[in-house]
Amino acid sequence: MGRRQDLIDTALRLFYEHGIHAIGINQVLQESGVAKQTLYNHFESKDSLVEAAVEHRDKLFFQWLESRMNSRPAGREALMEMFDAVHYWFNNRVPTLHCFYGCFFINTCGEYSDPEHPVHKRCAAHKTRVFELLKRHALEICTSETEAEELANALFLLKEGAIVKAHVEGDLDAALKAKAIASRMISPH
Amino acid sequence: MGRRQDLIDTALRLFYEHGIHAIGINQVLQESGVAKQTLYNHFESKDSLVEAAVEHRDKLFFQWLESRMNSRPAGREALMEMFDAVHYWFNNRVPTLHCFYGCFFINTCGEYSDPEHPVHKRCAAHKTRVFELLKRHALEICTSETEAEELANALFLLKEGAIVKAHVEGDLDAALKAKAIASRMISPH
DNA sequence: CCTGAAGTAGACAGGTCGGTCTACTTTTAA
DNA sequence: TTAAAAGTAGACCGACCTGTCTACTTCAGG
Repeated sequence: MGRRQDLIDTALRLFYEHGIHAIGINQVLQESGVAKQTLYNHFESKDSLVEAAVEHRDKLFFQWLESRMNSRPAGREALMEMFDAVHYWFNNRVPTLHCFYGCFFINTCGEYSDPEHPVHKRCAAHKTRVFELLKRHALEICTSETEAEELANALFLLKEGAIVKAHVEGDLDAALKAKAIASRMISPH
Repeated sequence: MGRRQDLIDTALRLFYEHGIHAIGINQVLQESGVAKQTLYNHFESKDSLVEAAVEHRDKLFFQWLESRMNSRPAGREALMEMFDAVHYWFNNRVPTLHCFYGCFFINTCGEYSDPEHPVHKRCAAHKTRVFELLKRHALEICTSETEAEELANALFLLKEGAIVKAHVEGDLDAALKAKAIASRMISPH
C-alpha cells in the first residue's frame, strides 16, 4: 500500500479522534510503524502531512456521499438519501469514515481559524464541493437556479446542524430529525 | 477585576482564536501578566482552567443571546431576533464575544471528542441550554409541546449550520439566509 | 554481482510543554 | 503595627515537540 499512504491513514485516524495539535509526529510514526526519516522523505513538515490528511478525508467522504446519493434517482430521492447516509455515519455504520467524531473539516477549522491558511482553505473547499453536489440535485426539482440554490442551502444548513448536534450533544437521531424537516421543505403539501 | 478573572479572560480569548491544545500555559501567563504560581493557586491544572473558560463563555454567550431575544416580543419575533443577533456576531459587531472564529463549543468538542470528558459535557450543556431557550419561545406560537420541540429543533439546526458555514466558508450572510428559511417555516403561508 | 534507492533505528538538537518550588514583595485586615 | 494572605519572578524538572543527522539494512533492476 506504500508507506506514504500508511502515514496519511494513521495521521487522519488520530487527528480525527483527538484533534491535530494534540497529536505528535512521533505518535503517528509509532502507530503506523514507519521510520521518522521516511516521513520527512514524503512530507516536508507536519503541516504538509496535515494537508495530505485533509485532502484524503475530502476524497473519502465525498466519494462515499456521492455514491450513496447516486444510488437513488437524481433529485428529491437523492437529496433525502443524503440524510440516511449521514444517519449511518453518525451511528458508526460506515467503516470507511471511522468512528464518528463530528465533521473533521469543522473540527480542523476550529484549530486553523485563519481563513487564509492552506488547511482552512482545503476544508472550505470540501464544504463547497458538497454544496455543489446538493445544488446539482436541487436543480432537478426546482424551476430556477435561484430556487435550487436556496433549497441546496437549506438542506446544507440542516445537515451541518445535524452533524454538530450529533457530535456535541450525542443525539444519534439528529439526521432523521433533519430529514423530517427537509422532507417537509421539498414537498410542503 | 481579580487575577482569576484575568486568567479566564485571556485564556478564553487565546483558546477561541487558536484552539486549546495550540495554546500553552506560559502564553496565557505572559499575555495576562499573571505569575505562574498565581495560576496554580486558582486552578489545579490547565484542564481546570479550560473548564473555567468554557463556563465563562457559556455565561457570556447565553446572557447576550437571551437579552437580545428578550428585547423582542416572546414567540415568533424573539425567534427571528436570534438570527439577527448571530448575524451581528458573524460580522464582528458584538465586542463581548470577540472576533468571530466559529462556535467555541463546537470547536472545543473537536478537541475533546470523548463525550464523557468534563469539557465536552459542559459544551453539550451549553447547546442544550440554548435549545431550551428556543423551545420556550416556540411554545408561545405552537399548539403542542411536540410541535414546539420540532420547531425549536429546526431553528436550532439552521442556526448551527449557519455558524459552521460562516466560519468554514467565510459566508458572512449565512445568518440572513438561515433567517429567510426559518421565516418561511414559522409562517408558511 | 553491484549499485542506488528506499526504509529502519535511534541519537540528537533546540525549544516548549505542564507543573513544582523557592525567595521575595505587596496587599490586606486584625 | 504586625502577621497572614496573595502575588511576583524565575529557576527548575522530566517529558514531549518538530525536525536533522548518521549508520545500517533491504531489495529491485541492470
